[in-house]
Amino acid sequence: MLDLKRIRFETEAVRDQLAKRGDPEIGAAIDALLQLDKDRRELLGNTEQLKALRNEASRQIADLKTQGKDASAVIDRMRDVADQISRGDERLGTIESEMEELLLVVPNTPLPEVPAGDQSANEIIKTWGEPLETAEWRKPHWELASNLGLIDLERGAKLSGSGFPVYLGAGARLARGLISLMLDLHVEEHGYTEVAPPFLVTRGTMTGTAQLPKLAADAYRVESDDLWLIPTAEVPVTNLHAGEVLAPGEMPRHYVACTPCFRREAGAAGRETRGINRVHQFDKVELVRLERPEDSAEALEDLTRQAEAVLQRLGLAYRVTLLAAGDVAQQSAKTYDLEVWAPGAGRWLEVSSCSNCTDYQARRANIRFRQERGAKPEFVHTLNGSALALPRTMIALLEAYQSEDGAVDVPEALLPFVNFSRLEPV
RNA sequence: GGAGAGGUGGCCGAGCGGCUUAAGGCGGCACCCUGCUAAGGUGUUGGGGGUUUACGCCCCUCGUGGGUUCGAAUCCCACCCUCUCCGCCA
Repeated sequence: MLDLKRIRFETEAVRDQLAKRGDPEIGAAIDALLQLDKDRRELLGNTEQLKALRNEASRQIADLKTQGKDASAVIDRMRDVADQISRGDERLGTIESEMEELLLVVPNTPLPEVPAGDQSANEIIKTWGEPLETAEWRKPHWELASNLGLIDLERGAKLSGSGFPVYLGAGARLARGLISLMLDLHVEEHGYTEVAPPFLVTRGTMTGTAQLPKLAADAYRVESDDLWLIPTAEVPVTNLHAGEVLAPGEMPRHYVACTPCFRREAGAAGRETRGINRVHQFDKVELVRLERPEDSAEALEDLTRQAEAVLQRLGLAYRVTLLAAGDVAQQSAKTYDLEVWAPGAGRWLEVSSCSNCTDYQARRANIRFRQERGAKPEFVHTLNGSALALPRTMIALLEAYQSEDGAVDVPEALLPFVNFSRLEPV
């Protein structure tokens, strides 16, 4: 959430920044917040005065009773005050929960360099590698996966419905190999700490990273326990330090986790769902960082490079896009997408989204740190990025490394992690 | 899932309706004393919010949320977590 004081004191700047997202409802929410904030402070002043009076009277009553004197006159007077206090507290509670509701849906302010507008204003800022030309003989991944016996969509659908692929034999090994390659790279070369977090989390955890309340319809929920299946490792890993104040020596934190990601993808059926491009459960290696505010801008560049390193290792052509404000997730202030070239289907696939969430999630999840011992706690900046999403990486790999005879070669970087160097049609 | 015990300030730990605006200890910080070190003395020391040009003042915070009361760390209710035992189980 945004800092209420920032909304109060830098109102116009906040409005201008949010306007870049192009959502007219945000301005109305800011108006409502400002009014509620004003009401709240007025009411709070009165109620706190009454509480000060009550505290004073309590001391008097205690003194009188200790001296064995009669305190009933004071007690009678305080009955009315107590009544006023509870009415004031009740109204404050109402106002505060309305404010909370608004603050939970007002998105993060985009950074200055983020272009205004919707998806069409996204800027491609870099392309790496030579995108292979499409050709008649190049097959899309769903044909390759089927021909090579790597994935069984029908049996997955039998078990769980469409969008739950089963990886078999070499397909499962390929997935596991890719995961190992990525985790090892980030742990051993990029210095991240590996985390194996829970896949079910509480409502509070989902709220901390801003998947709730807005995106509730996209998440799976276990109703009996009000636990939610994580849509990304960003959720449990960013919340690892929720409610904590990190000591100077504990910053920054760099975590990597591979988890399944569960997404209902409501309304996404049909387009681009063929094969494993858009599924309800997939594995993803995620990088999460907690940084000092002054370091977060450079940290996003660094994190994005680390995600790119995976694609470079695999020799897959990709491009980097700076997302326009209207295309950036609620919690993010700036996002780069990595899109890998899939020459079989002839399209760019989003395999990574790298975001600087500045202090937006840290405020929600209350993640703070001290610059030095004894200093006031400040909110950390949180960052996250996929490195990478498994299915689409596999799609690009299969489509890029196929040859005319229908076989697929294993990229050299992956050889140490699998027990085959070439996949042949079965 | 059942039974029991417990969750207090950075840590340990007392408190079990108003002399607690949380004792005492440890740790941290500042100063004093001691020719170094150790020991000792005095003071200070959490977080959030409101208000103020400022100094400051005020409110909230004893797992969380409700309730009783003029007044709750203390009493009542619900929930969460930790520990012990039992049951079940990879």
